[in-house]
Amino acid sequence: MNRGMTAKGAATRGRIVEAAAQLIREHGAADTSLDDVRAASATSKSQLFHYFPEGRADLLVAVAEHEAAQVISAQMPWLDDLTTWESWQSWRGAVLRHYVELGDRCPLGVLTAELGKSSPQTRTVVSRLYDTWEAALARGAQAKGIDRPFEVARHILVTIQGGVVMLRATGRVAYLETGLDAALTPLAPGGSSPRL
Amino acid sequence: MNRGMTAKGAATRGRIVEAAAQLIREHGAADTSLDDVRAASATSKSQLFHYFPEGRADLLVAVAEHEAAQVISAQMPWLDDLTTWESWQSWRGAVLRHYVELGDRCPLGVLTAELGKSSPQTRTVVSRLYDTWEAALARGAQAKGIDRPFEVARHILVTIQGGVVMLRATGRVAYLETGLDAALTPLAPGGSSPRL
DNA sequence: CTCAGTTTGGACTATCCCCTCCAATCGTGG
DNA sequence: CCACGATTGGAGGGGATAGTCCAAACTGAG
Repeated sequence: MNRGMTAKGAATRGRIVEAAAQLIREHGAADTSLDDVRAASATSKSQLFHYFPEGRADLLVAVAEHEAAQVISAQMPWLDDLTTWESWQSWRGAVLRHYVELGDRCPLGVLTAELGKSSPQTRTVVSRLYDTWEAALARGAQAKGIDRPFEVARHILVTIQGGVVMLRATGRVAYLETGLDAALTPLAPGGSSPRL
Repeated sequence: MNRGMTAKGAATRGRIVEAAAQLIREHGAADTSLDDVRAASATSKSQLFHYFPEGRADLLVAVAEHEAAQVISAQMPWLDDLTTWESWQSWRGAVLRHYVELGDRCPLGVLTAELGKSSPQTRTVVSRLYDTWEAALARGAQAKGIDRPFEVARHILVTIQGGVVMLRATGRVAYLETGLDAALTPLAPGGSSPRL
């Protein structure tokens, strides 16, 4: 007896989420209609509401989860080896390249700027993303043996969010670039102790 | 002969912009309809389109300008006297109090997260706001006589944006708090030189 | 094969929303 | 007071959108 979703169903659901995520990255959540999603995913209305019974709200939560996973997986290759100044620098380069390439179409920008406030569930998704990310950065900062690793990690995270939303709003990458440089100075050789 | 707008007309236009700004702060631009604005400002449809001929797009630009002015004027009392560590600390306290009080209903969050990407005109408004703000912070950092005042100023601005959008998305104020502390360390007594 | 449960197509409704338009009123310079 | 432009009220069009519903097609476990 079939219980729940078959493989085909899961694939359809996946197509819907990915199409929605892409459209939202491109045009924003407000300018993405269910009909756009239906067309881009080659599905029908009944499928949308079959897999997302609460309709639009459900879909947005699924998109938020999908995008949060994207953000973390883009970070993964670096997060586990933030032990030396060189590895931090290499991570910095990767982050910059990543967001310069994505420009204003990045999953992170969507999450921080649009989806965070849209519902309690998406807010939870975004908060969890921040927690995971911050914890990984803090592990690296701790491994590096600097003072106040948690504050430094949090500050790096804040700088990334700021740089990315400012990139989204202005098209300028300088904010992210300068910000990351400054936020990483406590990790530089000889730069281990913020005063006070 | 009457040319352009009378005092009464200007007042009506002002009522419309303020009502729209308030609704957008509260519910977001996407969930604010022209009819909501009409009701909240006690005006009629024809008035909306009389004062904003391009309709919704025009109104959003006007709201962006209004909110940008709000952000700067909230900063004004402090921006001209960022010469000592104490004055920077007092500014920091004011910023924190301000955004904790506003929570997720702040003009800045709306600008950075929503309006920046909405049209080329609003993007210009937001960019100008950042430029003005950054320049004021840089003047203070220069007066304080630290190294790399422009980088430090920019980084402080990035930290504020990050802290505010994260406050918007999560409801947590810790990001802004910790971030500001860290971003201000180069201005602290004995903390004047970021390495490299 | 059988058949219950899953997946799918698509018509249909109800609502919302942006914007147009015309006529009425106001208020002000001359 | 007159005339003219600014201001206002509000009805209505045209179109998009979220969500409902039902019946057909498919799938896979037994």
